[in-house]
Formats: sequence, C-alpha cells, structure tokens
Amino acid sequence: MSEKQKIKVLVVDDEPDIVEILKYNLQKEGYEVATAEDGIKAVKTATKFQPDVILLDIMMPNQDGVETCLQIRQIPELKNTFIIFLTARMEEYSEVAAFDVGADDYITKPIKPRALMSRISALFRRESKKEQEQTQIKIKDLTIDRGSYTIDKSGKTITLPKKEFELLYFLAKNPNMVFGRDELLHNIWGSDVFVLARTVDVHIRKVREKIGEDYISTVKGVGYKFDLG
Amino acid sequence: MSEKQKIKVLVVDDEPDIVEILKYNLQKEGYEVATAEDGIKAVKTATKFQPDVILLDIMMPNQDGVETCLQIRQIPELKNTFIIFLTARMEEYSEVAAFDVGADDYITKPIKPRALMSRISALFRRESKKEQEQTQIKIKDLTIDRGSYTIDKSGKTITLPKKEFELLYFLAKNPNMVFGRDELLHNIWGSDVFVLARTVDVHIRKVREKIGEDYISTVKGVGYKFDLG
DNA sequence: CCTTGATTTCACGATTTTTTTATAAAAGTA
DNA sequence: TACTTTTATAAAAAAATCGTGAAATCAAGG
Repeated sequence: MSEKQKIKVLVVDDEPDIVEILKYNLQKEGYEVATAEDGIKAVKTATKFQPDVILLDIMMPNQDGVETCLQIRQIPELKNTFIIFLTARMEEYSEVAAFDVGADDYITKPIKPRALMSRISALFRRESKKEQEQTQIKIKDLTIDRGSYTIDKSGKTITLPKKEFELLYFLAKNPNMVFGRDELLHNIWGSDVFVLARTVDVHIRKVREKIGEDYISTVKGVGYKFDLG
Repeated sequence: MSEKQKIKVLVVDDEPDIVEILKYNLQKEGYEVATAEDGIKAVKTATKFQPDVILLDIMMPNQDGVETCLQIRQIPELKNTFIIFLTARMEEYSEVAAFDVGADDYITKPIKPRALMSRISALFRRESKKEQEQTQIKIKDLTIDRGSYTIDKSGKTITLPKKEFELLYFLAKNPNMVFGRDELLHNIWGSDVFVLARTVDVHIRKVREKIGEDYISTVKGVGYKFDLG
C-alpha cells in the first residue's frame, strides 16, 4: 500500500443500516469502501477488491464471520489484510475463537463511529518515529529532511509547502531518474486524484524558484529529474 | 526464572476482553499465563503464582494499578518481577508517577500484541532496566519541568494546564520534528479518546499565547513542530 | 449547588496552497 | 524559416488549511 493511496476497507454486515453508517463515515475519512452483505459475497469481493482492512460481522446468514475469516486467511494476497470482527456482546463465539481464526482485532456493538475510525487509522499509523524510514536525504549541497519538512542548503533553511516538498523529496530520492508527469502525479498525488499534468510544471517552477535552478532538470518530451553531476 | 521453565506472566485488567486478548497472545508465544480482574486479586494471585512479569492495568475498580504495584513491591519474593503498566492514555498517571512506584515499563492501549511480546522478551534480554526518565527539558530559553508542570522562560515561571503542558512537552522532546494532529492526539490524548483533530489547534494557540510565538511553528497541511533556531 | 477553569466543539474569515488557465518562450522538425 | 510541439511563466480561480473568538461541555473544588 503506497503512501498516497487510499486505504481500502471492506465492510461486511447483513444489516444494511450498519453498512451504510460505516460506509458513510469511512468515506468521509477518506477511505475507499466496498461492502458485502454476507460471508460468501465477502470472500468474493475481498478477492477482487484487495482491501487493507475488513470489518467483519460475526453473525451473518449463509456463512458467519468466523468461517469467512478462515477462508479469507487462505487467500495469499490477503495475508496482510487486517480483519476486525464486529460483534454484539455475549455472542456465541468467544474472543479467543476470533483470534484463533486469524482476526486482528474486534469491536463490540453498538459501534461508535468515532472510536472505530480512530481504531482503524491507528492500525496504519507509523509505529514510532524511530523505526521510520530514513528521513534525511543528503544530495549535492542540499539536506532534505522529511522529519522537519525543511531543506537545508549550505546553512540556509528553506521551507517548502507540502506538495512542493514532496515533489522535491521524491525526485531527490531517485536522482538522475526521469519521471513523466503522470508518474509523478501517481506517486505524489496518489492514484485516485484527478489533476492536470500541467500542475506538475507549476510546482517544479516553484521549487526551482526556492532552491535554485541547478537541481531539477527538464527532459523535453519525457519529464523531470533530479540532476546529479 | 530458569532457562527451561516457561516465563510466567500475570495479566491484570478489569476488561475481560483485554485479558483474553493478552492471554491468548502470550500463550501462543509460549508464556504461562495467570489472570486477575482487579488489584486486590492481583496481589493475591501474584503471591501464589510468582510471575516473572506482571501486566498491570492502571485504571481498575477496587484498587488501581499504582497502589497494587506498590503493594507488590513490598513482597520480597516478587522483588525481581517486572511490572509493566497498561495505560489508556498518557495523562492518567504521568510516566514519572508510574516509574516512581516501581514500574519497569509501561505501554499505552490499544495494545498491539506483537509489540507487547517483543517488549516483554526485551525485558529479559537487557538487565539494565529503568532507563531514567528525564523530567526536565532545556530548550532555547525554556526550561520545561515535568515535575511541576511549569515552564521557566528566562526567569519567569509560566504554568500551563495539563493538556497544554503535555503538548508542549511532547513537541519539545522531539524538536524540529513535525507531528500531524492525529499523531499528537494519539501520543498525548491517548488512543481511546476521541476528540476532533482541530482541538489540537486550539491548544497550540493557547500554548503560543502563553510562551510566545517563537517556539511552535505550523507546517501547513502536515502538522506542528517545535522549532529550533 | 455554584463557581471557576480547563477542555472541546463550532463557525467564520483570512491566508496560503494548489490548481487551472492563458500566453510567451523555447526546442525540435522539415 | 515556418511550423509544430513542449515547457516556462504569470496571473487568476479554486480549494484547503489554519487562526480566532465564542459557545458549549466537562471537571474539580469550595
């Protein structure tokens, strides 16, 4: 799952009301949502949709959550998918059973949307700053620091807005490599955003204005690259 | 604790769900597990069970974790037992308080089993426990003192309410590092509190009002950071 | 129960960032 | 050179984000 890509959530519940509430809240938070109304459909949808998280009701017609969970865990592509059980209190399956079949977490109904949202986003939060990917790139006379969102150019500190910073960071991370505009959009803006490719030009220009002309070069007809040498 | 023998863990929490999750995961990792649902029972069980590690919820009916910890520390046979506090949010009892009563570590809920397991096994790897918690941060012209919840700014003493203090303390502890609102909420408010991300803004403003504008800077679209010179 | 202060929510406007649009300049091609 | 294509630049439009004041809620202490 790339940084910019929406996190995909599959909601599985036979209660249309609950599905709708969850779907609405998840979409509002920027998640991409798919739904299924029973276990059998859930497996089918999960295979196609490749969700990052599955919210799985335990009590369902046709095929219950536990059995569904087991089946999903068989699918190699969904090995790293988080499965969260939704369960009413005192339902017949104990929590232990839930974990036995490979659930990662479970939440008891009634569901409080705010709580659920924060629980899900916690799943994808960086564990700690320390074990984070390297945050500093030193290239030429620039030090590009993702931790503080600043550029240090031989002593001077330059601050860039988010998009400009990420553009420079991305190019600097892959020096001497040419990226087309679409490629840059996809990697920095994300795959589901619709902006014109010309937008990249404007950002490039702003970055050049701020750090100087000697770093990013244009390859006509192809794209841009961070220039070494 | 001997090499061959299973490491014994006592889990103390009033939430049966949490007890079950922990128990399940610990047993899977090969630990021997006992449980207790409140502080009083915990002391009793600990005496009999002689655990090597105690996972101790702070908030409990009857007798809270801090008091329980104190009592356990009185028992000579349990002098070498590791005690790990489980706490929902940082604020409940400051870390300092926890370490003061003899805790060896603490983790915030929600508990991520994998992280907990590695933390436990780490306890037995390193003998040197209790890495001392610093209680004072000196940064720029500020002295931020956790013990008294005050800031000293070149002679003047400023007192901040808890949340504002924690916020400043956290940022100052990680200077120059940008934290998103969610990240700050998670680290300062805790993971089981659901407040809007914009709440952070208001607290930031209050801190700025009180200590001045030259410390915390905004990175638009990203978050806040404590700014070094 | 009342008061006070802390915390959280809300709404609006100001500001900045991001995107679009239009035009000029540059580069490539025949 | 004339023509086409592509990029740079400037300026306008749109969108997002943040700061602020104020109200609402919550908590602690008297």
